[in-house]
Amino acid sequence: MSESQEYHLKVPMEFDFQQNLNYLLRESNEVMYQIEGQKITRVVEIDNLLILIRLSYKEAYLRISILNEVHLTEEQVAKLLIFVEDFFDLTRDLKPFYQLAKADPILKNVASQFYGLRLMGVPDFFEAISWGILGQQITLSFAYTLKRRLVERFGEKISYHGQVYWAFPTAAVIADADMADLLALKLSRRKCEYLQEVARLILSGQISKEAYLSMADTETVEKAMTTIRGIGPWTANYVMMRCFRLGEAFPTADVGLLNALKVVQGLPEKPTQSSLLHLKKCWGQWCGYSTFYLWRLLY
DNA sequence: CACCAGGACTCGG
DNA sequence: CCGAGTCATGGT
Repeated sequence: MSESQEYHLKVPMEFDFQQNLNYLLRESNEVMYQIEGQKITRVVEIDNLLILIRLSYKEAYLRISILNEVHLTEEQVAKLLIFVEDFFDLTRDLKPFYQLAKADPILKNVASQFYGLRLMGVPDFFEAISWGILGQQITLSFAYTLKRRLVERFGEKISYHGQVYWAFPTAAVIADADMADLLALKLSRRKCEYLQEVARLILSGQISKEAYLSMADTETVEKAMTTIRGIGPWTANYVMMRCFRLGEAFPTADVGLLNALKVVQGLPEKPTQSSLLHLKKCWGQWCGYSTFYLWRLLY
């Protein structure tokens, strides 16, 4: 009988567990995690090993409980903790963001309304890029439905106490999937092609999170990513923001962002791209956080 | 019923 | 380079 394994991570100052929980709760059709009470349960994949973890919060610490029977090496435990840190973006110091927001008419109110909210991450590269592709053009609720179908058709699962928890499909599985099976999920043919192409590029090592992270700046990464079919400026910036954690990432064409800016500024129309370039200069390293906070006004 | 959704590709000028 | 059409489906 193995005892349940537990680990703890101290959270930084500018952290409000409830704000992050509220963000995770905003979409009831989400398939990548479940929330019961004040606890988040999800699967994490480390070295091809599926780990079921439950996250809770107490007195400035995140508690990570491992629910399934796995034996982890020290190195794997370290990777798991890094995953959780990345998920909540714990290593970033948000003081400069709130400093900036205090003097910014657009950010002032949202920053205090959602104080302690972290830019929740999608650490897995294939998941992040797939989610970007799925989210193109269609309504968010439909995108969540497509993701659920994709995950429940091609992902692996862990059952625990009558609940089912899913891991996102691996690039290998999607690369080998039959086009007909992908089409049956009601993705457009183009999106199926994009997903398979990306999966194959990852499998062959032609693209990787590590390689993109080693690039000099967001412009270089964006230029490299947008050469891939199906990845335009929006998707590239979305992935840079949620997965690569580049503060300057800024999906300036994002409809949600434009609508939020319109509301906050009381504009008659959506803001122009030139006004977004101005915001990019003002917000610098905090474009991603600004976007994430503004999204919270809508969803 | 028309229109738009957390876009990007394709093709004609 | 630039504008218009196309894509799948679901919600309003």
